[in-house]
Amino acid sequence: MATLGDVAALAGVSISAVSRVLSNDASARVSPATRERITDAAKSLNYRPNFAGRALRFSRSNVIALIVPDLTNAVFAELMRGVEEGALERGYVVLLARAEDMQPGGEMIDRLLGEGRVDGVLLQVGDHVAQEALDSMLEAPNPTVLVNSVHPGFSGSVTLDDVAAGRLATEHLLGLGHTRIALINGLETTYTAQQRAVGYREALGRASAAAPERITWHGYEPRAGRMSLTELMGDAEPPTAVVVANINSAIGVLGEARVLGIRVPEELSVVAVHDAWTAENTWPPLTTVKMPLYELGRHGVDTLYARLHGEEIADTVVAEPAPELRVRESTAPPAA
Amino acid sequence: MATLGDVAALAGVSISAVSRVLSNDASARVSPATRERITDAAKSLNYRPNFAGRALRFSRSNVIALIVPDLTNAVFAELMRGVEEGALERGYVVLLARAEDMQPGGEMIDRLLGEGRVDGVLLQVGDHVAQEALDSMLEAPNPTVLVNSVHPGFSGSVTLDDVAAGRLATEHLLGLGHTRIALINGLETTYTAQQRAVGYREALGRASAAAPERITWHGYEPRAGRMSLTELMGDAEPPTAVVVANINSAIGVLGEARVLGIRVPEELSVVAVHDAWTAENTWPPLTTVKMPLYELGRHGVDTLYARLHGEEIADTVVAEPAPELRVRESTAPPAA
DNA sequence: TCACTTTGATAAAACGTTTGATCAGACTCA
DNA sequence: TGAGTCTGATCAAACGTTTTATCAAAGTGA
Repeated sequence: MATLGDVAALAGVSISAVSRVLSNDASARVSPATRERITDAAKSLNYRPNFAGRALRFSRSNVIALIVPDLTNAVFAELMRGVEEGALERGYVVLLARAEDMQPGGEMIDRLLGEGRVDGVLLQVGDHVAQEALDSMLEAPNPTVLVNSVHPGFSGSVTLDDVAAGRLATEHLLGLGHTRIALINGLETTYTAQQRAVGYREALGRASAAAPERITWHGYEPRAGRMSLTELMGDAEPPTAVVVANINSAIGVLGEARVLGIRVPEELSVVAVHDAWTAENTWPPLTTVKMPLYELGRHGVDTLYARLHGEEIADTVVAEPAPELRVRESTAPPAA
Repeated sequence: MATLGDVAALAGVSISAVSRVLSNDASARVSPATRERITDAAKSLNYRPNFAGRALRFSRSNVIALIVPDLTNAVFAELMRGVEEGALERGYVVLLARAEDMQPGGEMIDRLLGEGRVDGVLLQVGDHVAQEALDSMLEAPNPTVLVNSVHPGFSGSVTLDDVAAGRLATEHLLGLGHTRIALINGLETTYTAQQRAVGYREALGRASAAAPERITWHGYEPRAGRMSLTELMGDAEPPTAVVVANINSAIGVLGEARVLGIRVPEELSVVAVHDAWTAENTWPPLTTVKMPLYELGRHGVDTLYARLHGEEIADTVVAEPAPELRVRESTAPPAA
């Protein structure tokens, strides 16, 4: 923990000289000889600028917070990777926090956002974040960018092309010959769920065959998937295929199908939105739509960076690379 | 972003007075009247002490880093929860980092550990962390506590009772009547894998029936599980049951069993170490040994806290609550 | 009344960094 | 030679906190 003073003492110069040299101040006038003494001294003491000193001086911490609903969720892993790599390149450190810790009255919001710890916030809103908590996060003074979600009256969202995802998954099933296709969706209040429903309807509408619409809105967790499947199978004419709006929910669907004695894909085709390592390890392996989550993370950082530097930012959709169908073994033509 | 100065100005007192009152300085002599003026002013300005100012003053950031091999891994989710809650109670904020970012030559180590950003480090060493990277993390000046792992010559580890876990899982299978029980383990270099093997052997040794030992050491990932099962099924006398040292690996085992046409649990019983939400959503649902990962996290924070306050700390094992068998549907008596 | 203590408050330094202002000495040019 | 410019470096202030030392006024006891 050597300081500028230590380096200066060793090199026999003033603190300012050291600071100028080590921060590559272009306007600094310092002779080659002293410059070398300084860099040598810094190296031998293994000098690193003190974080708190800088933060105080600049009133900027070079830390951004990434708040996600659930760290466990494999879907977020790619997002986090994108955020971390983008942040690293721009000189930021990422402070990861769980949304459930962000209680409106709780200490976490103040601690994280109110003490100047973080310069900005990337916020991925989960299904189960209370409106109140969201409000108190958005009204905090920290520049914020919403990732994978939108909020009425809030500008600065980065989202995926969920319409395309819903459409692509549905078209895959239509292409296999299915006509009774249900959508097992997230909560109706969620923006991503609404968008995926739009895509689903678009695909159904385009289909020449009469394909009735059937949607459940129970959420993105395994349990929600189980509940939805049970509900759908109680229909007079149950679906022969389902689009599941989330891979975790789809895992629940597969489990419940076993319980109900429904064979996948022979009796029921399942395609899920989002790809993760889990998809290869279910039985049967899940057909999915891979979304550019890594790029979403990177773009989120870029957008936050722009906002931190005073630029006006608009809502954007990360459409590159486009959602991509990964056909595995959970989808097949309907039984004759 | 009100400062002490702002509050002082509003209350018409000095900065020192404000600091004393707001930090509950017991030795402070200040009249009730001014005390009230100060607290009122602070409240109306929504004052929060600036993080950087404090960090500079105390040369302490009140941040601890938690470095884990893989954020996606559901096994770590409980650990993280324990760490975060423990940290919160002790007034610390958790900075989560991925071990793979900690490259020896890379910038991340310096950035995180060398700039005074974090007071201490909780380090969960993964299978695939290079020895070199581990060394450079341990030689950093930050007080460090190893979680769920040990390192030769390093004192300050908090681990689980992996021997008991291995024993418990094996005894469950023995109790069902199995005699050909294999252990699908982690890498041989890993401490946890070695411990689980010890427990496995203990259980086999105690069994009256002749139960030969059979172990694979391919790692904790799904792919390792798949590889191990294929290998075991090539044996002259393949096992009728397997202890899988990790739940993620066990998911791979289940998948590979489907591919090989082996029915679980009729032809092969599977029990895994560690419980997670995924266990309930495999087919069949996985019998597991639940380990006290939450408590491990909390204890890790406690230990680090002690080390930060200059106390000598020894290696400890978190044995409470004890590993607990969760019988689901992946285990059954051997076929007659 | 004088010496002394108590009360209630403030001044100032320090943590480590950056940067505008300053300064001494050497050089340039008329 | 004297005025001005350039060079190479240092001084000092500021960011927001905490805390030791200081201080004025009021109270206490003989």
